[in-house]
Amino acid sequence: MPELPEVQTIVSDLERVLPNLKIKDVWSDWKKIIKQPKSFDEFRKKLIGKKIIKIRRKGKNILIDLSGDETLLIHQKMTGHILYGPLRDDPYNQYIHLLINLSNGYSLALSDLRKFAKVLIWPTNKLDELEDLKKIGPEPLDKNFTFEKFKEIFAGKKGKIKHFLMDQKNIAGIGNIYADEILWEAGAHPLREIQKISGAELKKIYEAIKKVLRKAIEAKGDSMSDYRRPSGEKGNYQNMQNAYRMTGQKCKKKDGGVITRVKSGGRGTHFCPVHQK
DNA sequence: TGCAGTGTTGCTTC
DNA sequence: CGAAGCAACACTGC
Repeated sequence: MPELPEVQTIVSDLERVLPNLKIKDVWSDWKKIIKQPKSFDEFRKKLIGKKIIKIRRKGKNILIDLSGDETLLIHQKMTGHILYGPLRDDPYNQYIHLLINLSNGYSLALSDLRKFAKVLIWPTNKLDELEDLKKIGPEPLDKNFTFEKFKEIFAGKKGKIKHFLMDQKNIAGIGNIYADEILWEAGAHPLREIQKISGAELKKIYEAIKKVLRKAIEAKGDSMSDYRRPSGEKGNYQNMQNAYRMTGQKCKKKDGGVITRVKSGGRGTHFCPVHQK
């Protein structure tokens, strides 16, 4: 599930511990999650001996820059978890499918119940060429992401506002949880047609994107479901949720509304029918 | 017991 | 071309 705030928390946590460690060995029992290079042997050989330089993020992708101008990219998709600790001899997590053993005796692991995660190695200076990253829209918390810019992206688009927010080509990092939370905050109905949204309403949505994502990063992510930090600790945003998975509960705006759940594009969508118009 | 629902993405189909 | 559906996989909860 990790969305922008969760991935940001993971990246900040890792940036504190990983730089300057060296990769000793690599193990996997599900080689299909490794997309590049083609064979696991090559993947392993490329990583062994490399030093970790820097941890970054693009949208929901984690980028680990290594010595030798290589970058390890990890996308956790639905149920991927990044773990860091003395995991080498600790088979407690049956869903760990990739283990990277480090020079301090600890390991970086990717656990993934549904095995949707994606891992690849790519030259750092050629990351721009990766289709996966090229398509991703602007970072919503970047200072370049102005209201003008948001309006530009919005112009001429069709369809429903929630779908627009979740489309990574438009804005990076928003998924099902934060789309519901942002629209609750902005008072906009998730199924509203884009073309019928006024400038003033758009401004509210823009403000809500920044507000909700900032608050969620401060809370270290949302552990309503199974998200955990690399240390195994939970985030706190699940205690602050207003819409997502609050079906049947009174709206916190105290407007008499009850959070309703509908299905849109196959995804659960939660909103207050009173103040979200 | 059994089947709908689950955070994502990208491919297929119409 | 765009929109919608579904596959990738495995578990939880009603």
